[in-house]
Amino acid sequence: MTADLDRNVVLRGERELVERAGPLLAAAREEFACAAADLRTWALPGAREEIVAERHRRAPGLRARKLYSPLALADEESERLLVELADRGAQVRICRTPLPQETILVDGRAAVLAGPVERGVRTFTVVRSPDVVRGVRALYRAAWESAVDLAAYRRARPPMPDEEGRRVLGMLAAGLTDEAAARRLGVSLRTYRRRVAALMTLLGADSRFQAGLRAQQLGLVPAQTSASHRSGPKTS
Amino acid sequence: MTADLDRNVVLRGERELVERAGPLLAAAREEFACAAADLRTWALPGAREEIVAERHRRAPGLRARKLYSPLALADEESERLLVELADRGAQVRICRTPLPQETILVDGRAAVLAGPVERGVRTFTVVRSPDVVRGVRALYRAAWESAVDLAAYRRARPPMPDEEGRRVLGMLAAGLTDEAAARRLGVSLRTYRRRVAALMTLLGADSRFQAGLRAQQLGLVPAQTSASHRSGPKTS
DNA sequence: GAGCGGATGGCAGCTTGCTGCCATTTCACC
DNA sequence: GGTGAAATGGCAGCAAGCTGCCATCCGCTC
Repeated sequence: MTADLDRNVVLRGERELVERAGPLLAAAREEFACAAADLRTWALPGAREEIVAERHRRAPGLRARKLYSPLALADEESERLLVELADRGAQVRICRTPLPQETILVDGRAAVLAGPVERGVRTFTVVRSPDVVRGVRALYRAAWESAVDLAAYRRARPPMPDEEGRRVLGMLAAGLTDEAAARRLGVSLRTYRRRVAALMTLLGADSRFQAGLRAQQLGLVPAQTSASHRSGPKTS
Repeated sequence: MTADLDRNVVLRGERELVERAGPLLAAAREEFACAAADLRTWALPGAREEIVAERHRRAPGLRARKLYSPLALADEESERLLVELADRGAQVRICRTPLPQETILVDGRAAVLAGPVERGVRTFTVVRSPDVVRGVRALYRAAWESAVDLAAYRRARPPMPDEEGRRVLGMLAAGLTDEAAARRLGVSLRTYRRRVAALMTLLGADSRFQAGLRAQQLGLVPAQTSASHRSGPKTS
């Protein structure tokens, strides 16, 4: 890599990434952090073990930070690998909101940004300008802080209501009485209440207030619905 | 600016920003977007009017996007200026979560990142590498999407419960009955219910579920409390 | 068609939530 | 101390929420 920090280096394909950025990735001493949608990004084919081993040799106490989207847990094999990573000492977090940018950060002095796949080739840009690296780190940190630890994520994997449950959520979010909601949905009051009870169990809530907290926290209610409230607080 | 897109350009101070990046900012044809904590960043002293006028001349229909943190509304003068900006056609949004990076985006081909103030001088880095610009744009878009339109933000300025109200929120979040909560707070049931009713009015909610949604949405409940639920859904 | 399991709906009984009313207490001000 | 406004607490009456029980219906399988 050139000595000019303000010149970004564009790498084409995984092979070039390994060859030219491999040493950079292996040389991390204080910080190694990556963000990826799934395990395919930053797979570093053919060189991964080497780079990881080298990094461990140089910085034995360094704990890598790995930020993934829920897609990384889409299949059991990927999930097993993530658990393994965490078991080996990496800090693994799941970011519920979509990751806007797949990134690697090294020691606060370099960032690697993954571009999209075009004609089967993916480009990666190595950036070392201090302000740009600082900016990318700030954005990474924001995502990291809002992410959930892998273990906690797996333990509290968001419950997913079925179609019926989602309809009930809509009625609850609208602030209707059970009777009005049941009429709206074309079911009896008893049935509606059964569904509310099932939803409460699903959300692990003891009260409707608590259920509302949980539903919003888990993003189970469309943004418009949760924003619809009366015109505002009265001035008291 | 050099013809080499992969060379980032570091500008020292506002004056250099105006002189060397001014033409870039004035030349925006399809996109002009900025993110700032408050109105001081990107003030472009002495040249603002000119740059804005030039941009209007070249791209009469271009609507600038301006993303600010709630700090931008901290005083009435700033608020007035923001309203004026919006009245003149800019899209102004308020991002409730802290802005990790103050940025300007021009036409999807350039980004300007603001560094911190050091020894009274602030540096700005102009970036044109396509992948980096793309990455910064993605991050900007994420923040933009989660931000609230200025008018909506002002209309729905988050209500702030007083100390009593926050205590009531804690009890509600814990899922207690009113009787148990009142006992806990050392007030009568009637008084507790009065406070719950006041909180519901403040939140503009018709039901406790709706109040829970709103409270969580507005970030009025500490993260630990809202995360505390029973061990999980039973497997049915 | 018969049988079975699950879902639905009506009803009853109970608990919890909501609010008006009134007496009393508290607090701030003169 | 006196006064007035606001807050508190007890009570009653009512609405809303919760769940068990049982009869009936529905969908699926043989």
